[in-house]
Amino acid sequence: MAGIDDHVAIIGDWVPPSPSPRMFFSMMLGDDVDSRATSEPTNENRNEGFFLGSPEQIMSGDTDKKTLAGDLGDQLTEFGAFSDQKLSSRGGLVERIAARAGFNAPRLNTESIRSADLSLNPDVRSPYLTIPPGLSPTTLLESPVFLSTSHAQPSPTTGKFPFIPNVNNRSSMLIPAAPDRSKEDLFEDFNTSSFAFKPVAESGSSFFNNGASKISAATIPQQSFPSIEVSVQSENSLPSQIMEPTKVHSQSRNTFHVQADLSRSSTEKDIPATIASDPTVLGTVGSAEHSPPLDEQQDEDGDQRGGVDNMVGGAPAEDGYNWRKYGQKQVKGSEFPRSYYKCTHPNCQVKKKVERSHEGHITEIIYKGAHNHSKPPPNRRSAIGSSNPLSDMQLDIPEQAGPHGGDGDPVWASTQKGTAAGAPDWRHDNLEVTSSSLGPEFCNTSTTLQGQNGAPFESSDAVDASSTFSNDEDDDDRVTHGSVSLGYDGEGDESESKRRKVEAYATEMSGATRAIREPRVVVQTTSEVDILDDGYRWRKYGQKVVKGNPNPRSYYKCTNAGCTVRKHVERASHDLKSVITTYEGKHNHDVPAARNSSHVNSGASGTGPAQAAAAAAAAATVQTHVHRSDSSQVHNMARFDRPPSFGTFNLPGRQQLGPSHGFSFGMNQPGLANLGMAGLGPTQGKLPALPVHPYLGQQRQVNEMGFMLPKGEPKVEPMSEPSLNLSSGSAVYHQIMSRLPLGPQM
DNA sequence: AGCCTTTGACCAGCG
DNA sequence: TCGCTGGTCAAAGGC
Repeated sequence: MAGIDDHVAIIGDWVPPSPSPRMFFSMMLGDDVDSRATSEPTNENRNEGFFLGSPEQIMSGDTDKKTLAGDLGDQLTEFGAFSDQKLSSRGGLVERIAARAGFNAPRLNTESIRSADLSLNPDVRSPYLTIPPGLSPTTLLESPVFLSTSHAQPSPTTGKFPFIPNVNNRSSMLIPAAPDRSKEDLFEDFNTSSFAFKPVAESGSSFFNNGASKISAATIPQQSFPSIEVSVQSENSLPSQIMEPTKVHSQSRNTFHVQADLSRSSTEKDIPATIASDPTVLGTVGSAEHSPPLDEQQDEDGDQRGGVDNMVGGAPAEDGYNWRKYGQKQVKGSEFPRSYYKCTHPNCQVKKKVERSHEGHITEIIYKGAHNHSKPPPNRRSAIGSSNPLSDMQLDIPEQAGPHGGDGDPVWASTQKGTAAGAPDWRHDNLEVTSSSLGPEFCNTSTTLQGQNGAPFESSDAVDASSTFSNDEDDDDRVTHGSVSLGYDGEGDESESKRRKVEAYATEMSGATRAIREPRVVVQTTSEVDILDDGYRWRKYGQKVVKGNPNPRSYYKCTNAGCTVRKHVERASHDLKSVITTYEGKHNHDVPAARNSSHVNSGASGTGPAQAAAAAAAAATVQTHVHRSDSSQVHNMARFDRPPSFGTFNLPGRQQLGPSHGFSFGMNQPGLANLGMAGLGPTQGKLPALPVHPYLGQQRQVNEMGFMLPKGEPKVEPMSEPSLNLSSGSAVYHQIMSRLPLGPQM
């Protein structure tokens, strides 16, 4: 990497905060405590001190030890001494890493930085930070963090930077999370409170920019130094020890992460906490390999392995996203099985492969693609899935352009990194450092939300670490112009304002839409095969016997990427001949072409004629009734949602001149494969248009079939009406959905 | 009720 | 064409 003379890997130990983290923090920052105090949450258990210690230590090198010691030593004398054993161990690890990386890796002397309370926290793991090759120690060392406060650039750690009240508690770096905070929250913070170091060419002093502190881009001088991305993550058992990703952008776009395993209590979640949020930046993370300290420490503290094991069998990675495991394989050449995960977000195609040791340690994580959504709120993760309003809102953002975005065939990040233009492959063993040029995979949302001209991120939770690494032109400009604004935290004057606006909007949107469910359409047929063969491809993800029906209900999701539609199919308890299919969600794509392979379509859905017929029906329907320019995309209704309130409407065999509550279809009749809508005579041919948009008129008809549907949900009820063919189930659904009024997306 | 994990089987690409 | 391999599917059960 041009401009980087020294490659250094530093593994530093630092300790948990003392019982008086604030004091510790105060010492670290000097006298600027008051301002910070304003942002300090009321939670007294916060351990903000810890983190602050880390950056300094991180950046510390041999030449800096003295400085560090000089600056902090006195103030840190109260901290206890690390055991020589650990230090020794670290040194060995450092050497090993250095050997791997092929560069000198001075070891940080952290003897002076330790807490007397360490003994009080036997579970505390020493965090580690590894700075991969390419990271100039001088750059780091010259960070204001290591400068006396008189020389320091405004930054949270130097104390020169005024702390903004933590309105959102997102700046874990500044306002570390309370120990009792959920891990999700911690990682949320972790990902949203990144800060950046930026070297200053002329002075040689680094410019410590904290996105959270929002040093405005304007204040950041142009610089020719290659910047780096340092993703630091803590696996320490102490929540407060989780660090924010430290990122520094480079003009050369060659950035890399430094993944620090800060404790052996590493759980899978910890690792991707940084990476997952921006997997494209750090395509692969080999925690186990790249973080010898982890193992090392395990060896040292075997009695605490339980902390490590907490990830065994647990979530693939609590990186803030929800994942569904869809496979596991023993891969040749890998000692450990590889698990395959997909992001459960409807429109997100991100996948990841995780290899973990038998003990549960992650040995490698490879991300594929980029999240086009923000991390779901902690309390909604893994529960809401497709109904994340915020995410949905963001989904309206056009798919990320780029080789890996959207419909492209994204390759696994590990592959990408190697092909990044001019980007060295920073991978050493399983430690991979990738170029930010992988940007195309970056969060779309960030692209949208990012302020221009270097404006810091403005979205809060909508912006994750990945957002900070966008590689598009805008980002490029931003970086080139010296506007760091990397990690978001949105604490800034202008940026804060913008961010709040964004958040407010997001909140508003989510609040407004949260209560609104996806439109649900119930279709009943006598032919299960037919209804399943609706032309779309479904993946069965569950089966359940529900009350009131002895027949199991099968759950399906549309396999089309980005499609949120789900359905469940069950036989009607009152009529075993009938199958009730309930669609939920909105078709955003067209009927896929018929495929010969039956394996694609889960369930009994077929392929071939029936499917083609359904597709044709759907197409015909769309062409006729879609209320939008993109009429060919039945599934695109996702963009056009209904208003918050709407009644069910009836499309019974009887004609309607206006919308009604009931929207019924008779679908048991053969012969109307494509346009089996009751009431639509042959003369109406393929265009079973509704006289009036169901949503536009007064509701007249009430569901007479007595089907139970959620209030306000349109439904298609079984009708005894002849002339409807269930094979056109999709068409029916299309019909129904296409009549849904356009509106804000849910 | 809905979603997830497990795990064997299937599929496609490649040599 | 076959075997190998990685990736994915999907039934069943669990949470």
